[in-house]
Amino acid sequence: MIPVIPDRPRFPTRAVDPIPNYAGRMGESGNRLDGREYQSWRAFHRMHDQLSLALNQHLQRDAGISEPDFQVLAALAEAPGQALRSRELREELQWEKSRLAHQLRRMEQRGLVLRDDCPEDARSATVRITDTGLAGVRTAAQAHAALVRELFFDALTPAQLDAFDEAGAAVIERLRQRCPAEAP
Amino acid sequence: MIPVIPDRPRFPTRAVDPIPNYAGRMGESGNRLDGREYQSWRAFHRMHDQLSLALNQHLQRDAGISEPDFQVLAALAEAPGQALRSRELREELQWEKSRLAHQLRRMEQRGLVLRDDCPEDARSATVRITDTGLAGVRTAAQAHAALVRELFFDALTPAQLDAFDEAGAAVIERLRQRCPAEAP
DNA sequence: GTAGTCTGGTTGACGCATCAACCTTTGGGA
DNA sequence: TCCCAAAGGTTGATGCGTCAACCAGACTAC
Repeated sequence: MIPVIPDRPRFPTRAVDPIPNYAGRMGESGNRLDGREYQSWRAFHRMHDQLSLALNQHLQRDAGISEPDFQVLAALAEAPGQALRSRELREELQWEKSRLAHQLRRMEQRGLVLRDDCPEDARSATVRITDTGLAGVRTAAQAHAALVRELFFDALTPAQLDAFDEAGAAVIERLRQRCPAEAP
Repeated sequence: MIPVIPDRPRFPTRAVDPIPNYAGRMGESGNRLDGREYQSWRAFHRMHDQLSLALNQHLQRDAGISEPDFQVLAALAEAPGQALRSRELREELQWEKSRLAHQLRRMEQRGLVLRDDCPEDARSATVRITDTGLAGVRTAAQAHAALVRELFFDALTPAQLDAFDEAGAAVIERLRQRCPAEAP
């Protein structure tokens, strides 16, 4: 639950720039994002959100599954024996454990995967893809890959893609250093 | 609701590469993503998800608000009169109308914004930021900008940032062309 | 072998996002 | 004037993601 704004001293009521240190209209100094940074930041989010939306809609239409469904199914389909322990799946996807638990519950209800006991560790379970799940991921795979290529890779020059990769690696590394608890 | 896998012919049961056209282990041909593309694609998503998580956690801790809260509050705080009609807010944020309606309902319940009737159009409403909301966005703004800079901009070289911008613009343009209905 | 801790996993609550259905007002036209 | 389509907005259902709390089996120390 989102708490209410914490207690804090009130600002004076005279007219000042209302959010003086975010992306304000003044050009100078400090921690504020300048106009160019602000535009870049918003463009990054728009790109991600719109890509994600388009891919989800197409997956949904073509195969009746979502992107998270697809990620799980693809990981399982590629696994030896087309099954993985939850722990392994979690590492593969880099998901939080409760996220995976919820996702698997929904997918199990829809018959895309099933879970049975793990012989080596009684706490764990083996997640197995069903025929239905396999059919779904196969239906989705080609069209999904084609769309990712069309909307993302084909829009980028090789140099842009290189820079993109390096930038992504740099940001992830920075996150790992600065927020170690939050970026496992 | 997510429909079940649609009716379709069954694949032969002999052992084949389980998802033959996504990101398989074979190097060749076709619509499949190759290994490098696949890695880039996953890295992009990881970067986005982890950035988003870290920013949300810090906003939550520092000011008790979420990223969507912050976006709405920042837009309102910068608006003339610190108020906007829903329509304008929606254009500013590029959000779907029901998304905004839900978000404003939650924020109104928590006292961050309020809505009153719009004199010019009886269908519409004027969204106004409250003192509580203003306090929240002010508390959040500097720390948020600093974190965005630290985790994102400071991790990138100028050349990477340029490439990032160009890439983002290219992808958004491609989306606009190919999925016009889905990228308003 | 018993206690304490660690690890793998589940659950419930809640905010976020999308979709589809719906309501009201507006603004044209016939 | 009356009708009707389009626009602005809301609502309910449902999937997704996080957090905090919890549970049970496994490991370690003693």
